[in-house]
Amino acid sequence: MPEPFADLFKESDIFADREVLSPHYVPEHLLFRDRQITEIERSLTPSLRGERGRNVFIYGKTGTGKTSCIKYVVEKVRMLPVLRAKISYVNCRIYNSRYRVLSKIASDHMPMYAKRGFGVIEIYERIINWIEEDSKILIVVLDEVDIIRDLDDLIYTLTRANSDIKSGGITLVGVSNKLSFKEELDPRSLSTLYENELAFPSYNSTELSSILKDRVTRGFKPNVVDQASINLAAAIAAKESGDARLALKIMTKAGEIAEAKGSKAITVSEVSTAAKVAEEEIAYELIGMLPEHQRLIVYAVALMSISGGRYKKLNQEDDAFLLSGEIYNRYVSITQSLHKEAKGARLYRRYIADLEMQGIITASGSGKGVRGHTKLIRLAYLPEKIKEMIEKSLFNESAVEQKAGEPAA
DNA sequence: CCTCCACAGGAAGCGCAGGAGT
DNA sequence: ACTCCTGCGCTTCCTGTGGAGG
Repeated sequence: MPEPFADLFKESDIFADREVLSPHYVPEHLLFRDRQITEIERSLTPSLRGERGRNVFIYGKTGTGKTSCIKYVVEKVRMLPVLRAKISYVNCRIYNSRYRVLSKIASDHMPMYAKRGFGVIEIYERIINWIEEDSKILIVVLDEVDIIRDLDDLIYTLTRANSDIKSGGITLVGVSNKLSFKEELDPRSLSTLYENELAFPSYNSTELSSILKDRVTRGFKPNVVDQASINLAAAIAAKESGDARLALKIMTKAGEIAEAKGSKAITVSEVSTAAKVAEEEIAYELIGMLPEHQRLIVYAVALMSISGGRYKKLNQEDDAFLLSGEIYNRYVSITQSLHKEAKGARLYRRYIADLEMQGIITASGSGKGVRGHTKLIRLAYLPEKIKEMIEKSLFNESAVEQKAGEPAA
């Protein structure tokens, strides 16, 4: 085995700045999003003048630049010499309940509230007092807002806050990639959140090409990537979903493959290999972040998809669906064989809903179902790969546990 | 037609962890 | 050190829904 980390210190022939290629990187120029950016700014500018702005709701698929645009505007606002406008950027994947969001807001601006132990009401009152102190305008950005469990409560609390506050106010910016999200919302929350609506369309192949080109010129060394490779990566990503993140991932992966081969340039062949790997990796990252039992459920789904199980086919379509109840039974037997206690059926249904929201499985509702009222579930990725991944992660975890059991150094 | 089955998803309640107040 | 709160994950209980079968 080569010396570990040796590559880290060796300068790359391929990459100039990997940071530029990361999906979290916010470039100083966002292409094809001028309209959206001015729209966001227009909604927020009243806040900057000390009036309450309009709430904005932003939606669009993953990798259409929603988060980047928001972060871009947020940074711009932070740079402005306006003291009274304050911003909280909340990633709802982490802060996924009313309580967590509120304490995130509080700890953003009042460091002594970083700790736990305060009740909702107390935090709420603190925030209100803080806003009233000098008529602040608070802009709260809720990224991936659909993940919040008790969103209706949160929105109610925040709008309620607005009427409680004598001077100053709160402006909400909601971001979601779930298009159907609108229908699931309580009508009252809907009307508050959707004061202003903004769609982010998927990128087409030519747009993706330009975006890639922009990043590539700074992320890679000169003459490493040719136009043909860029076009191919863009075309693949556009065909898949119009996801800029996927396009970037493909390019990065292609770079890694070229680097491993020791070649000094990326060709179309690396790109097409990378495209296959990239999607698996996205799935792997998603699943790797899952709590144990949700992962086991995905594992059960994967196993049953492979073995064929007792799935039912729906109107001669190729896609076979699994029945929710049978997946649960399988999940229970898996946990038993691992000598672990299975979670209850109710919680399992909640997990299924979570997994669906994360796009790991697709579940079609009752409709003209096989049975009265059930969910028809299908894995969003190749079951063989998923099975492999989860087995590996389970193995890794037990290895970690063994290490933890070793005497401490 | 009615009843039963198999499931969805809401509501309530439980024990636990962990901070605050005393 | 203790009691009092609170949120959180989870279970228990419940009502609703629609096809299968009598």
